[in-house]
Amino acid sequence: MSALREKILHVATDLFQTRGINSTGVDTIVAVAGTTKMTLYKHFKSKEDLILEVLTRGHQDFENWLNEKLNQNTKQPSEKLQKLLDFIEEWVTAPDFRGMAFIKASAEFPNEESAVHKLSAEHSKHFRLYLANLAKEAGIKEADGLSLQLSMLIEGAIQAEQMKRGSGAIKYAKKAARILIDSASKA
Amino acid sequence: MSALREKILHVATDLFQTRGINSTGVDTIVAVAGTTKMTLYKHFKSKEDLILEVLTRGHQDFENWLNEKLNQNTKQPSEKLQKLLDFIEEWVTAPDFRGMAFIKASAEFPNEESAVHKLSAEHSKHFRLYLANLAKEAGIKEADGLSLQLSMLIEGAIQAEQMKRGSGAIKYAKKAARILIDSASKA
DNA sequence: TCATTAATATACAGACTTGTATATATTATG
DNA sequence: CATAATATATACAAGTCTGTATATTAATGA
Repeated sequence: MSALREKILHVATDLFQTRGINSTGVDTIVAVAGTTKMTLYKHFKSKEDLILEVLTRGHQDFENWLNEKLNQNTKQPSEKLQKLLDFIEEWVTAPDFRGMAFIKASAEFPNEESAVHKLSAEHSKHFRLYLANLAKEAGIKEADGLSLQLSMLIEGAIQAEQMKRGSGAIKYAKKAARILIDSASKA
Repeated sequence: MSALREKILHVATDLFQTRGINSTGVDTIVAVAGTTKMTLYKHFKSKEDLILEVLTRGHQDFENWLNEKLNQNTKQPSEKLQKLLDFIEEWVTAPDFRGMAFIKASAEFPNEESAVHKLSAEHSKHFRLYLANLAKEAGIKEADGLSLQLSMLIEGAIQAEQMKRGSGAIKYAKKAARILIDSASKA
């Protein structure tokens, strides 16, 4: 609703990804967003609150984007799984790609009791379930196993791209995904 | 050489993994190690210096451990690639497993110019080359491609295990690795 | 126009951070 | 035993961090 609130979320998202969450102070966020700390703390009750909302938004945006891509470019359910990695590639190779939020967040908040870690784990699980659903709709028997394999492959590819931009890892991830999907389809 | 130096390295390794690097102050490290800040700064010129050595040691220890495991349990080069994932599983499911150091470090230091990020990228690359060497020795043509795929799979599995202990992801990573190795062996 | 809401400017408390300065005590080696 | 290296205790500088208190200004709605 509030434009400033959105601006803060947007700036925080960017800074968290490019500089790290713990390394980004609220002072930096409000300075870049062109506002003050008072305003930030009126919209978010704490920095942790802001982090949690940044993560939630980022995850929603990603899944919405992926969903639209899949719906617009495929007709049959079985196609979706095949084309999945193409869109992941598009996402990963985009110039403004800065990694997957929940992967980084879980690394910065390794304590399993931490609210940030818990939410990251939830997003990770949610993404896996999303993939499992695609696999099920494609009529694959061991949908859970395949979705777990694909999520590992995708998260590994993201990791590689995060480590070094333009690594080209995603090309081989695509090939691997094709082989794994093929193998699971025959089973 | 110095026992205290080793103790500091050991404690820092543990705290960095369980609490995060940026969230662990030098005061905490020396307190747990049972020494003082003066001693720490006599052995390491800065916290960054300590981080870099912790990363280097961790990476060396991991590769040494893996190497010994492979040499002790296999005879022919082709076996090594097959058994690789068994030892990764052993490593990942060990009670004291706390994740792969360079993955977390690169997340906490996303800036590609950072010394910590650079070293993490180097370790990541080194691990990939290690896998590529195993693949080459096993007589696989597209050794670089397969090693990249296996490294993504392994890093994804580590990610999954880091996110939630006892996730069981490694079981499916093993199956996927077998399929990918098979496929690359036939090519 | 008046009252309410939203945003700003500024200052600060209190805790934490890395790194150093100083002085003392312990240990190892000649 | 005495000299030199190593470790300790303590304090502190100078900066960062989150979060709040206070007071002022701008925008909004009745």
